[in-house]
Amino acid sequence: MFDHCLYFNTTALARQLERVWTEAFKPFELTPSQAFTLRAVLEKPGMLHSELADTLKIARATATRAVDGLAARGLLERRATKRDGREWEIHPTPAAVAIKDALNDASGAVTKRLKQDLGDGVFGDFVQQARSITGKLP
Amino acid sequence: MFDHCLYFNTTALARQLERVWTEAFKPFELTPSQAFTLRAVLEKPGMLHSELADTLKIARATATRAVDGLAARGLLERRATKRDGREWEIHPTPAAVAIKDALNDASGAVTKRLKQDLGDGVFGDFVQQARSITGKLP
DNA sequence: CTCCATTGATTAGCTATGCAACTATATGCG
DNA sequence: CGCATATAGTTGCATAGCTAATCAATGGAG
Repeated sequence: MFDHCLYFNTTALARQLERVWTEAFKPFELTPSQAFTLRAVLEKPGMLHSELADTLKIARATATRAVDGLAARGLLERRATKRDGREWEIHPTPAAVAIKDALNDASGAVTKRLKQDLGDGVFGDFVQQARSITGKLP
Repeated sequence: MFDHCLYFNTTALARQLERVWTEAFKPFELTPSQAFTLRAVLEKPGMLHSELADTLKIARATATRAVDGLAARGLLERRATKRDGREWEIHPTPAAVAIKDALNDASGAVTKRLKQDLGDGVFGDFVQQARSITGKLP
């Protein structure tokens, strides 16, 4: 009924992908959101909350809660910055560093599998299109 | 950092589109989810919850809650079926029927605008790709 | 130097979604 | 018939996301 609707089909696909990546990160007992938050911070230790929000394209409030959760799990910690008392750096703990490679590998493995299932070109084109469309929206 | 990730870019786009459609349905004081639920039922009055869930590609539990909300708003009502005491038909109220065309028009207007902004071919191709990928996922 | 606007982060309150467990009704087998 | 299994829908619990409002620190204008 909504076969030609961009909103409908994109959100439906997003929900489906959520399932696939949930499965991929299950061995770590991390949700996709948690895993991507962790991967972002592991890639750039010491990033601020605002940078995290920009990187993940989520609202700052959501970034706060994501960090809360991973800090409670002992995977991230906040450190005050010297230059500005409002800012907090986000650092991975040793426990997080220990799983960094496995985490990236797990995500890479899903990507590789999907590229095979869908065709490498289709996959890449679709992702580029998605990025392009996102960039053109208000 | 996640420039080539299907999951990341699709979910980010979905969130962005959520904003666009939220704006489009604001005049009706309906969220996109509510509006699409209503449009589905208006298109096929008397559909069952399981049909609604299939149509919207959501879990049955989510369909239950969507109908709850719109019934509370006086836009939908449930009616028991004769043939099976477990089933409930979902019917639009006169208030829902009254806004049917305006609702479809509002969605059509956003689509039209986006097709102009993005290019008609790009838009259509992307939607088809999204549907195709959804179909190939587990 | 003081006050006000700005800015980084957090909190409050809400929506949509899912899975798993439950209720109630059907249905089919012995 | 009567019980066991299957099915439609609901409920409980949890996650992630958003906006708006708030808190606290900065920094500039006068």
